[in-house]
Amino acid sequence: MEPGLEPNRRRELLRAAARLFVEKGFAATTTRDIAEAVGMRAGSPFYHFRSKQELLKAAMIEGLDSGLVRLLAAVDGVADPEICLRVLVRTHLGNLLEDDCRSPMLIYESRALDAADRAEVAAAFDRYQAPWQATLEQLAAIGRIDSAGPPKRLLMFGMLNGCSHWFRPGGALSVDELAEAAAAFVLGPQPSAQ
Amino acid sequence: MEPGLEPNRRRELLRAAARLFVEKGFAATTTRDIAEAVGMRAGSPFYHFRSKQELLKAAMIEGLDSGLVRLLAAVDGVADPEICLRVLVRTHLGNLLEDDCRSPMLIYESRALDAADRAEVAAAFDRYQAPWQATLEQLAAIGRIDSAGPPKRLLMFGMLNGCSHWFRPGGALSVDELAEAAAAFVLGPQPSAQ
DNA sequence: CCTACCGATCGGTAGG
DNA sequence: CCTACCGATCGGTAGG
Repeated sequence: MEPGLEPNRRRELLRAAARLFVEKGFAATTTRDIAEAVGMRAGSPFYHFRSKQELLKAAMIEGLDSGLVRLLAAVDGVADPEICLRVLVRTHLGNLLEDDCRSPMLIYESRALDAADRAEVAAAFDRYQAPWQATLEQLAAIGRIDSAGPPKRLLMFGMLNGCSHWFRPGGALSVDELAEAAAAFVLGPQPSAQ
Repeated sequence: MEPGLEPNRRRELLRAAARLFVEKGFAATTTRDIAEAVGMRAGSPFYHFRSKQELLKAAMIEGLDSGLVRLLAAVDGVADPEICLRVLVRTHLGNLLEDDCRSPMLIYESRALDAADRAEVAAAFDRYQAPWQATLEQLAAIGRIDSAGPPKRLLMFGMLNGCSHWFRPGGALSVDELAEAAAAFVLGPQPSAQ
């Protein structure tokens, strides 16, 4: 079996790299750590990726795009923008905290990339943000939130992504409860009883 | 002049280290970077600090404690909890974005420390959080926010600290405007016209 | 994808 | 605080 025709190993490397980059940070993770995590020898990751940076770039972009697929599937057919936001928040926290793809968190490692790679990652992050922006604009249009400007969206992502710094799965707080609290943060108090 | 009796150099090292750790991350910053930033040779920082980790720990703790001093000075004599929160937010964003002490951001580098150092840093962060917790509890007591539980506070710090990932001083958004938007996020819409 | 390896860098130290 | 240095580690490569 020719090694280059085995796409599973590439994906395994990507998953292991994403997990380690989130846990330890890009600079503190060695390519040997990543190799060991998938049962390879020290030099072998470089058969699949030209450099450590390319591993990071691929993990970020493929993680964001696969997270976006989940986002779009979750809100498919949801008309009410308030429900839509709650679903986006819950799914995003799933991307961040539950699956082994914690790539939304990796954007903060962009500084390790050069300008060209950073631009590619920024494009993937824009794609990921698109459904959020649409929902926030709908919420602003019906007066449910006061503004959908950039500060609102960026503050929101900071709040959501920051969760992976302190949230521990299996603790007193469930992801569902966390999603509820986070959505309430964005939406403010309920305007009417439900 | 004996080198050990010059406390200014120690402070210079701490400031340079804090700035570099925030910009590039702890692992990506070399002790040579720090030495160069204050005009020292490669080995000299180790005259002041036993290890790179100790530099990080000291930068975090002294940064948090000096930020706390500013926090307490800013809210001194402020009785209204809503105004108090706005002042805390504005001062915190100043600690984070304006002065060269951006230490509130450094808590996310705690993972580079061992358990004992991490506990010391956690204690400093608890001190920093105390006035926030008191203010949030007052706001909850008068019904201005719905809850002052841990998720609220942690979500809020995530939102605030995340700003240093995207906010650029001198851009279209001023720190005052950012503080306004962030405080509005925590407080929700105004209950009455002002 | 492994073996074997290299050049560079890095945290830290001895001695003054 | 500098000079001079060391051992370890790390990203990456050659050749198969």
